[in-house]
Amino acid sequence: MNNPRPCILQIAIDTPLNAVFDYRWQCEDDQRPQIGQLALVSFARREVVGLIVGVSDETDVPVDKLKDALAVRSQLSPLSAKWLALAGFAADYYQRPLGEVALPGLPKNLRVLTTVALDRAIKKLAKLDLPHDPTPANMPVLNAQQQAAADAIGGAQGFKPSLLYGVTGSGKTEVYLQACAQVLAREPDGQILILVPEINLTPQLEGNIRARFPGVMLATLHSSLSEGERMLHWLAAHEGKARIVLGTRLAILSSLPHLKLIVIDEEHDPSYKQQEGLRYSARDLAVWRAWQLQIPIVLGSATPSLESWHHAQSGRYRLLPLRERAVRNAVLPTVKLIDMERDKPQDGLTSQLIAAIKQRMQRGEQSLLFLNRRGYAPVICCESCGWISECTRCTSFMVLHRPEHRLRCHHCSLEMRIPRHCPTCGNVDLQPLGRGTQRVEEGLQALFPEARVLRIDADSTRKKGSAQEAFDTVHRGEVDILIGTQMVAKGHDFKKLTLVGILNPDTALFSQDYRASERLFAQLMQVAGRAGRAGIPSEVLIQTRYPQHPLYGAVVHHDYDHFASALLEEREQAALPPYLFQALLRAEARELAMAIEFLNLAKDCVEHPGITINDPIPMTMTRVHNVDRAQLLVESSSRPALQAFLKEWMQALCEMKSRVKWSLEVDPLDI
DNA sequence: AGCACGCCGACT
DNA sequence: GTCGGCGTGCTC
Repeated sequence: MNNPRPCILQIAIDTPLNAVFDYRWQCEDDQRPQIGQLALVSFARREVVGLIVGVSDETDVPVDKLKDALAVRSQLSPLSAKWLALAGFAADYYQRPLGEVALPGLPKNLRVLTTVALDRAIKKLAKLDLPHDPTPANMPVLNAQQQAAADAIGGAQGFKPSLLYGVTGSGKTEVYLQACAQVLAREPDGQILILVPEINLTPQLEGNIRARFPGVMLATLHSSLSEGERMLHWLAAHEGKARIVLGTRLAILSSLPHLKLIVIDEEHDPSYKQQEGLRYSARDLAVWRAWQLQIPIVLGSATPSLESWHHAQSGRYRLLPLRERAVRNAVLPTVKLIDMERDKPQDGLTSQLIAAIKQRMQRGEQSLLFLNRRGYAPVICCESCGWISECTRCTSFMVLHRPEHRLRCHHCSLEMRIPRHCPTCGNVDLQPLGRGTQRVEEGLQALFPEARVLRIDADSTRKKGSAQEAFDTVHRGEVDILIGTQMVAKGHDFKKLTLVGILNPDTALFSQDYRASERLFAQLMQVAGRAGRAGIPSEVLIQTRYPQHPLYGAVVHHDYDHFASALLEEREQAALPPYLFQALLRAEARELAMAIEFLNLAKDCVEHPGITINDPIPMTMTRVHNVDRAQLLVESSSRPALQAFLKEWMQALCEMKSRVKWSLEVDPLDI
């Protein structure tokens, strides 16, 4: 018989403070809470849910500060030691406190729900049943390369990263599905995690999985679920009921007690990297998770990231190439370059592109024009005095949105009416400069009055569900010409689409950002892949002023291999990632000088042998929403050395107690 | 990060 | 006379 006596719970809380907080908890000795359980506590005058990371008899915290925990969520089975280690790794690697990594990934309802409501959710999960008629859809026969890849992935034991490399139409999805089938058959309660860049863009994948594995519970995890759904799906994964979890990057931190295989589709996609708050790479964490559990992981792409390609070249990843066409009727589109110096565009469209569109119209086929710039024109200017529509709060221009009759800053959302005359000289002739999707739409409608033109971009799809509706319209064949931003580049296969026109890709060629060309290549290949899905020969026309540029040559020949090898060589020569590891310290303040001053202090506050710290520089877009930003790039050829330095540096930076707001990003993508 | 306390300007 | 601006200080 034990008497109730207090124990001490060490609790991680979602706060930027790098510490674990101790709380008293009254319980019988044999009823002590377990590590990995959640507890409700009062913290800084508010009630929050924290994660128990230790249970002990002692604490250094003085009694007058020590509080009692309010409740322990005992109806939920504890998060496993493996999961805690994953969160711990991410916290260390990205230099953030554990609580800030571990807690935001949990469903909100788990944190705010009353115990009654939590019980109800758990009961609802228990009642959740699978359809009674589990007749799996037919498994298509794989070609030899697909079969070899599926066997290599599905049959792998231990930590085996594979890079599944195949162009659009080479049947990567089928390889994933059959590898999954093998793992599900072999592991009686094994779970599989499938990550995709954006779930809304791959609705067919969810359908495919359900059709193929009707006897298996599938849970989806992504940001557009309602809180109730997210809770249910998260629980299904946590309790081991869901055997396949399909999700976006946030799903990498889901609890999967029987995880046996990880699939990362379109592994090169930048959306695997979170760009605010904890800036983690879901792809990199997935590889670590697979290593931790000693399970296979497959990274799939037609245009792998240079990091992954490098690993495949060095033998760290196994390269599984799919060079044959597997999808029925899939033909690679012919890619042609249109020299804009010779064929001067009108309304942004060259005569060759116009002719090609006309031809598609006559044949009843669809055309897609890709322009990664929304709005009517990126800027308006005064022809007599040279005034241009700059944003008053940012280092950027106010974009003309003509249908809405507004000028709008895409960085701080400042909006205003279009001025009737120039604010500085009064001239009434304000001209739009350059063109965005709205202006191209207008031009197309004028050129092809009989055509059904549809624009798809962030502006035309503001309302919830309107994007889906727009895509459905295209699928039903009710559109002749589609004009869109990168929204239209991914996922959707339009059966009648046989022409892709790419309007203004050149800016990325000469960008300061050395990753711009890698991204452009991937984007061009991806948008090119929208055409030619139904066996009709199709064309991709790229309008450029630099038809000789090797990047376009590689796109024309669908030649990722050589392009990637050349880029890797350049990166090695220039000592850039993946041959170098980086971190970025960002600072923001009302005055640029303050941010720079802070970074200069930061630069010298810790010894740093083997680490290069560059000079602070203002960010390319220096001012956003009236805040000036600057950054400091830190580099090392050794990841462990960089990690060790960052840890020490973070501590020193915190002790500086500067009024300047700052943040550290490990493995930054945009510099 | 939140959230409170705390000390100086324009209004019902 | 108050409402409220955001500086700074703390969170087991």
